[in-house]
Amino acid sequence: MVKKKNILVVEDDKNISKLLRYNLEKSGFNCFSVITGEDALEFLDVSPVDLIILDVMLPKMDGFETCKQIRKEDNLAAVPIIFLTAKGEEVDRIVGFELGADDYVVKPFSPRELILRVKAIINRGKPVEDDRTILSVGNLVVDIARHKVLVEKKEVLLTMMEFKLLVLLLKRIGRVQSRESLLNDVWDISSDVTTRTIDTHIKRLRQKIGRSAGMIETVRGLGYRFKDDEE
Amino acid sequence: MVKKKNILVVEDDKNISKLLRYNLEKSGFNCFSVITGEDALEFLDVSPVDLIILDVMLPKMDGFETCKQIRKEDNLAAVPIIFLTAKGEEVDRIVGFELGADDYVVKPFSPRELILRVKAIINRGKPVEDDRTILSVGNLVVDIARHKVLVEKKEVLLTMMEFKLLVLLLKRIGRVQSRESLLNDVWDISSDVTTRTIDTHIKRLRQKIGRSAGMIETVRGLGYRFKDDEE
DNA sequence: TTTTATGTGTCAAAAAAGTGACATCACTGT
DNA sequence: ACAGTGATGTCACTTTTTTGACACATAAAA
Repeated sequence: MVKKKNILVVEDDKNISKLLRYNLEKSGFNCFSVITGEDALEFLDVSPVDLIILDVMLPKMDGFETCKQIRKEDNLAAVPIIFLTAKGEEVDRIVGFELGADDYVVKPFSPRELILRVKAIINRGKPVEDDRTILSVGNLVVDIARHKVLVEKKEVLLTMMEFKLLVLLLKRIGRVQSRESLLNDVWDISSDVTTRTIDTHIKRLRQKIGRSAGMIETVRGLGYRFKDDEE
Repeated sequence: MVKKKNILVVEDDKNISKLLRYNLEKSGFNCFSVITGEDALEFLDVSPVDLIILDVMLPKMDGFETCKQIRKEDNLAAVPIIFLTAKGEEVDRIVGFELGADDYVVKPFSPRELILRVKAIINRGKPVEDDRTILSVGNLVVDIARHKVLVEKKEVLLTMMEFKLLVLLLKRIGRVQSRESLLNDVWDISSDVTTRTIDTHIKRLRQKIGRSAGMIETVRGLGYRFKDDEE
C-alpha cells in the first residue's frame, strides 16, 4: 500500500473547508486545514505536505501573497498548489505562472472535478504501475490489467480480495507473509478484520485455483508463502 | 513548391521545445510553440495548423484534456495529433484514446524518428486513425467516422454517450476500465456525474446491442471490460 | 495425549451492480 | 412561444455476490 498523501487546505469559509476535507478524505488523502495564510505558513514550517489547496481570498494575507511566501521556502518551492478562486477573480495572474500555481478551480466547483485535478497533479509524471503486468508462475498466469487469472490455460474467476491476495503472494513469491502483513497490504489499514479471516480467503483461493492449490504453502506459526518455481 | 505545412508544438520543457522547433524548421516545416494546453487552444483558435505535437504531461490541463478540447472544435477535429509521452506513462490511454491520437513518441526520442513520423502523417494526407475507423469484434461492427453500429448486420442507433462508451471499451478491449477512468475519458473533467451513472449507460448500451450484451463484462469491484475475443 | 495452529462448511451482513422511473434540458417543428 | 421528443443524469429499490466471522474438524507440535 502506498503512503497516503497529505493535503493542506487553506480556506476561511468553514463550509467549503469542511466539504473539501470530507471529499479528500474519502478519496484517500490525509487532509489538514487552516484558516489563514499565516497559519498555513506556520503549519507548513513544521509539517510539509504533498499538495496545497489555497483560497485566493483570505483575510489579511491573500492567496497570492501566501503562495509567494510559500515559494520562498526552499523545501516548499516545489509543492504543487491549486488555487480556489471565485468567478471573475484574477484568473490571469494565476494562469500566468507568475505565482507558479499548478492549477486552479473556480468556485463554485464540483468536488469531483477538484479531486480529479488533485489526483492528476499528484500522479503527474508517475508511470502507471502494475498496469499491463503479467505475472506467471508454473501453470498460473495472472494478468492484472485484464483482471484475469488462468490456471492451466483455463480462466478462473476470482473476487477482488482473492485476486489481491494472490497478486500479493505472487509479488512476494517465495517469502513468507505473516497474516498481519497480509492484512496491512491486502486490506485497508483501517479495516478491523480478524487475522483468521485470511485463512478463509486462502481456503477459497486454493479451492479456485484447483490444481495449483499446493503452490500456496502454509508456514505454521508464521503465515503463508507462494512456492517458488518448483524444481 | 507546395505551401509549407504548419506545426504546433505544445511542450513545457523549453529544451525539448527548442530541439523540436530546430529540427522541424530544418525539415521544412513552419513551427510554432506554446507552453500550455490553454495557450494551444487559444493559438489554434486564430491560426489552425496542419499537425500538432502534444506533450502528455503539461502544467494544468494535461495533454489528454487538451486533445479532448481540440477535438471539440469542428475545424480542428481532424487535425493530426502526435503525443509526446515519457516512458511508462499511460500509453494505454493514448492508444485507446477515444478521440484518437494519430501517433505517439516516447521520450527520450530521437529527433529523426519524430520527423519521420511527422512526415509520414502529413504525407499520408489521411491520419492513421482512418485505418482503424472500423472496429469489429464478434458480431459487432462500429464505424467511428460514420457513427454507425451494426449488430449482426443490423444497424443499432446509439446516443452520443452510449457510442463514446462503446468505442472506448472497444479500443481498450480486454482491459478492465474503472468507472473513474471511464468518467475521465468519456466525460469531461468538469462534468459532474456520479460514477453510478455509468451503470445506467452500460445498461442502456447492453439493451441496445442485444445479443452482444454479454460482451460487456462486469468486473465486480473494478469496473467494466469488453470481452476479448480469444480462445 | 494434550495443546495449538490451520482447514472448512455455513450463514448473515454488507457491498456492488442491475433496473425502472422520473426530472431536466436541449432541440424540433409548428 | 410552446408542446413534443429524445438524451442524460439521479434516485430509490431489487437482485446478486462477496466478505467476515464462527464453530467445529483436523493436522502438527509438544
